[in-house]
Amino acid sequence: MKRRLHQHPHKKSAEAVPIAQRLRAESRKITGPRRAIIAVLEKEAHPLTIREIHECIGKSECDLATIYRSMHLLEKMRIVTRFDFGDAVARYELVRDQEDEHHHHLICTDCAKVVEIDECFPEELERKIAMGNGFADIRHKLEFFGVCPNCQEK
Amino acid sequence: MKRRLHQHPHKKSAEAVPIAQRLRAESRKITGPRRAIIAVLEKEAHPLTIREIHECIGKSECDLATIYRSMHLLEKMRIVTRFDFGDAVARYELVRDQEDEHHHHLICTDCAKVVEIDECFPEELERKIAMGNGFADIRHKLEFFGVCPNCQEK
DNA sequence: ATATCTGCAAATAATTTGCAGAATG
DNA sequence: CATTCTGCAAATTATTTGCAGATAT
Repeated sequence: MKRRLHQHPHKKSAEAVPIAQRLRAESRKITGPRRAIIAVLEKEAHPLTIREIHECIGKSECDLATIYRSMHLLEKMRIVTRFDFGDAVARYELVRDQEDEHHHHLICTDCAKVVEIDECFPEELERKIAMGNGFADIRHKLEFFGVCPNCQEK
Repeated sequence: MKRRLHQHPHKKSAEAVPIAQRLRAESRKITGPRRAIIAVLEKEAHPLTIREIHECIGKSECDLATIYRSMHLLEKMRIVTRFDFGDAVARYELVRDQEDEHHHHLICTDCAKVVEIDECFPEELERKIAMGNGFADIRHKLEFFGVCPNCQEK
């Protein structure tokens, strides 16, 4: 629950500006489907696929296309983050802490169990890579894969 | 060209067992399309999409489906490595050094230029993550994104 | 009112699969 | 000659898009 508690304990857990307000600020509308999507993401701690979100909401309540469109918007507004687990399906997670949301996952290649990981690629090294190649605005995507304790028994 | 020269200089650049032999060893056949695919990958230093491989070979020389199937086989045999740049398209690179092939990329988000990166996620930290969560056979996928020198000028 | 959404259906795009015939070892 | 491959066409899957009507502000 209290992820990354040991890191940056000084930064206040800012979900300060509520999502509704941020949408309004960009003249975006607060609609039923969006409320539902955000509610689902708030309940789930792990990245969800569009299809999973759709199922949680109730297939008849909202069209798939609407979810796709909403996720694009929410991603652009940095309300959600998109993750790729290497299986060609996008997954989305709610950004919970504006200040320091960036994190990674450890995924079981057997049962697909997902664990949130706090460890990150060393900043200093990343800066070195950026400098060394003259790149700016450097970011990274990092995910871990392995076999979880449960699946090891089998 | 001589990538990772500074790392593991003791390990011999082993492309020791030729690919043809490795295929034969698994009772796989050496066919025209496979020869062509490998030839293309040998020329290109960066990960290629199936479509790019198809174009390099000459669209009429080989069916797309055949390339898809071959890439699956080659990946399973660890003759090629699959990379995901987060755009839902698989990319493949020839494994050049059996011993220490693992590496990452730095991709320009503007022009898609790709640079091979030697720096890797610290092994020790990865082990710690594995232990901490009871996971076995841990691996990771890591790619960097930024704006290349050329695109910064614009 | 008016810009922003939504559902629905049709369009893309990447990838997979079935099958009968072709090629390799 | 038996196994493994290949081309072709059809099927799947994820995602995108056009459009006309619905909704939020």
